[in-house]
Amino acid sequence: MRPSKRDELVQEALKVFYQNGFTATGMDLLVKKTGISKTSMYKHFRTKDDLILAVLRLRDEQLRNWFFRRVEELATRPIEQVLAIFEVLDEWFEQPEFQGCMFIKASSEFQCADDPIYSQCTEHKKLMHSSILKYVLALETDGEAIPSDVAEKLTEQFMLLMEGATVLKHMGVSNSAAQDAKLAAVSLLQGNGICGYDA
Amino acid sequence: MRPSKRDELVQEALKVFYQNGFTATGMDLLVKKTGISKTSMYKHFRTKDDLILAVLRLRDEQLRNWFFRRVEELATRPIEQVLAIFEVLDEWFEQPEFQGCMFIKASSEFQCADDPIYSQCTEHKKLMHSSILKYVLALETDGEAIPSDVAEKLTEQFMLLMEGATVLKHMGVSNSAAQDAKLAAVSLLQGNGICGYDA
DNA sequence: ATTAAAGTTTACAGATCGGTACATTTATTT
DNA sequence: AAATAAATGTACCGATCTGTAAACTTTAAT
Repeated sequence: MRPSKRDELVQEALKVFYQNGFTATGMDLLVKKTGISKTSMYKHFRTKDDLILAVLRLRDEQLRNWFFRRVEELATRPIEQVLAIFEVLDEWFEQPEFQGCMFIKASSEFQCADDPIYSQCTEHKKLMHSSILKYVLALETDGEAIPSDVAEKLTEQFMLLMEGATVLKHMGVSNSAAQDAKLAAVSLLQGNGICGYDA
Repeated sequence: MRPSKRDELVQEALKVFYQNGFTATGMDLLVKKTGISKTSMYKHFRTKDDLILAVLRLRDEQLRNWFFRRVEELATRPIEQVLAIFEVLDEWFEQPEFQGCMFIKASSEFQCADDPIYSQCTEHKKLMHSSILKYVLALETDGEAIPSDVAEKLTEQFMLLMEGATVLKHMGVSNSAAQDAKLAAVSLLQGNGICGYDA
């Protein structure tokens, strides 16, 4: 019933923080960009950090939902789904608003291990990891289920490739980062006896 | 002859920025931490950004020098040097002061493409890339020199693994990130016919 | 010893920071 | 229509921000 000023604020704040940085964005700028009064903001969130936490919560939900929905739109067989991960990564990079990973950036600004913002960034990455693990566990090698320790290792390696690609793309070092990562992933799969041909 | 207050300032500022973030660190904090007066600082550097640029210049030099010196201390044969890269990465992660990559963090705070700080971060990564490429180009496959396009592709993939490991280690997601990356690198080498046994 | 450079302290400017008080207006509910 | 909740504008707090001015002290070279 209520589209809620609160949700509107979080959504708009996400954009501003994403493009502008967390520390560099003052509450007054948020007022200007969202048209929402500062008094209202502080009625919904006790502190700026609380607002940032809400923003990260929304981002985590948005990104993971979108990401894995796209993966499953692109492929149904496990091996293809694993490779689709890197296709979706590429789609993300090619979005005009792409400005790197919000969680990597947030954890760069809030490095203290006991900062709840830092913890939430860690949590997001762990959730990504466990979602990817599900696809990897569905893989087969010689018609047999993949050993779980191999799946775990592969997932970790895919995460390395994904995070690396995200960083290098954001830093303007590589513009084929996602495709490079995909090729590496194919190599790693082949190295573990998963060739992708046949079912 | 002069240990120079300027160098002293840059060195101390590096530590503070590294632990505390760039935007979050005010000049007054630098005064407190370095014991150098603000007037002196602004006599050496026109702006805070100029100081940050000098800090990043120092960091780039420090890190690259240390990194590749260590690689060559650990190994002489090209194949071993390539793998040593990931050992040195691990050494870096295990240093008590490790707080992630300063350039990834700086480019998170200064995202604007035409910001000289951003450019300098990009430059650092490109220099890392080209140093690694030299080791990869020295590899042999079946006694023959590695094709340069393969070397280029492998180097890019190693960069992905390194950056990914740095991020995941810094975010507290993985504590075996460098070793995981090394295993992936071995796989990628094998996948390109470089097995590491025999000369 | 003189001089000039380099560093210092203190104080300040003007803007912005996160956050609040208060009185007012707009919506929603009964 | 009355009552209640939600959002508003404005003005402000004290602290901090980057950066500067001016006068003083240390250092080093001639």
